[in-house]
Amino acid sequence: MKLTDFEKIKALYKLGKNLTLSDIQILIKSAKTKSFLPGEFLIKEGEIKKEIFLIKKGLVRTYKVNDKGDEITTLIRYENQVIASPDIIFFNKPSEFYFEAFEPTEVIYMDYDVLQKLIDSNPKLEANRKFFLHNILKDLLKRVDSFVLLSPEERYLEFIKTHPDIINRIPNKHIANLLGITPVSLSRIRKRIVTKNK
Amino acid sequence: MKLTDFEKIKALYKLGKNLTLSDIQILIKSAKTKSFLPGEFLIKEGEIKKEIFLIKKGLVRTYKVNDKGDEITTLIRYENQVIASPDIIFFNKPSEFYFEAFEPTEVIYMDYDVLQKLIDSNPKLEANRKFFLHNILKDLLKRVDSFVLLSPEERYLEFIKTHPDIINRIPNKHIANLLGITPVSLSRIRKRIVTKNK
DNA sequence: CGAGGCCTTGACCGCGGTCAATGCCCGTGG
DNA sequence: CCACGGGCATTGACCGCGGTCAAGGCCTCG
Repeated sequence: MKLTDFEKIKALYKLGKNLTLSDIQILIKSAKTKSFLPGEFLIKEGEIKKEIFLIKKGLVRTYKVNDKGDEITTLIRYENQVIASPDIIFFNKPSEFYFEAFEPTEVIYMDYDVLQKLIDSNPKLEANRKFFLHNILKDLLKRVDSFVLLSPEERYLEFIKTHPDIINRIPNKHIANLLGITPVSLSRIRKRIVTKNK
Repeated sequence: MKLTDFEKIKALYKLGKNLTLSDIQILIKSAKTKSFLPGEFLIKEGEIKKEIFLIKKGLVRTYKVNDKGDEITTLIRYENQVIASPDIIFFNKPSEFYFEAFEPTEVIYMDYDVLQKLIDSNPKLEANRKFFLHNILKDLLKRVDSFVLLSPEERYLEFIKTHPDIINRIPNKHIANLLGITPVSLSRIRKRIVTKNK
């Protein structure tokens, strides 16, 4: 599948604010598109592809594997969201996360260093340098808060409020894992909620 | 209390890697020292002092106040550790955290923008730009992991392993709060641990 | 039709929250 | 110098929730 330049431009617009047309023209040369089938990986653990992805279509699950061999889902992202490995981008070391396409997924992606250089050559775009950092930082802060301040039940309610459509696109066991509970508990939480609302 | 330039130099060395003597000379002009009494605040909620602190002596508790008015302790830092408000440094908005000196505390501090400018003028120091980001990011990632992967009891064991001396310097209720549990539970966890080791 | 993956449900357990009582330490004022 | 009060840690009683294990049902796919 091939995206038109116009679609690319629209997509790149979401990558950062204040991009001028000439900025986008530079970006567009290095921005590529790619498709993944369910079960394929955008990035695997141990890889150092310094790329940032914008999901045009589909759904990506991010997880890591802990000492015991369990998968820990840390993030679920879908259309019009940015995804990248913090290990690679920030620490310049191999990713500890897997990024797995869960549906047929189409992404626009580009090299992070290219974006950095563009910003270096255009100080007016300095704000964009922080764009991805902030993006990930906010997610992290939010995730910490949700674990410290909320009960599992409240976390679930928060999740379906901010991602109402996602519960139909991914098995509950991954959502449970993301929320830090077992699928069994999630099932009971769901049951509690429906009986409460009567 | 006044720190000598030599002490400042030693301290600044910890702020970043690859600093040359001339870099440090520039830094030293903008680095100031300050003392706080127990109960005084390095930064209060709502302030925008764009400063980074290096704790020379003493102990600082970082907390925020949630909707219900409870204090949530998020960080405890002491000698030779860096402390700064992520809200101010990264998002350029008022701090949502209080930074409270818990003991008589002496810090070296400087304006974050000054450090940024120094780095801008010396590309070789680019690595330092990320130094603070990484510092805070790592803490955040570690905190997420500890909440997702560990039980309260395991979190406490981890805490006393990495901060063995701190339990004598701050009331248990703040440690409990930092670990996301109540002081009552912490007390029982401590009891369980000692009986286990017999 | 059988196998595997997933969700649900029941039974049981252990831990953390809550409330309340008690004891300890320490600083302050009579 | 002692008495009182406040802050904190501990402990007991009780409860509810989440984990674990196991069984059963449903769906899909080969």
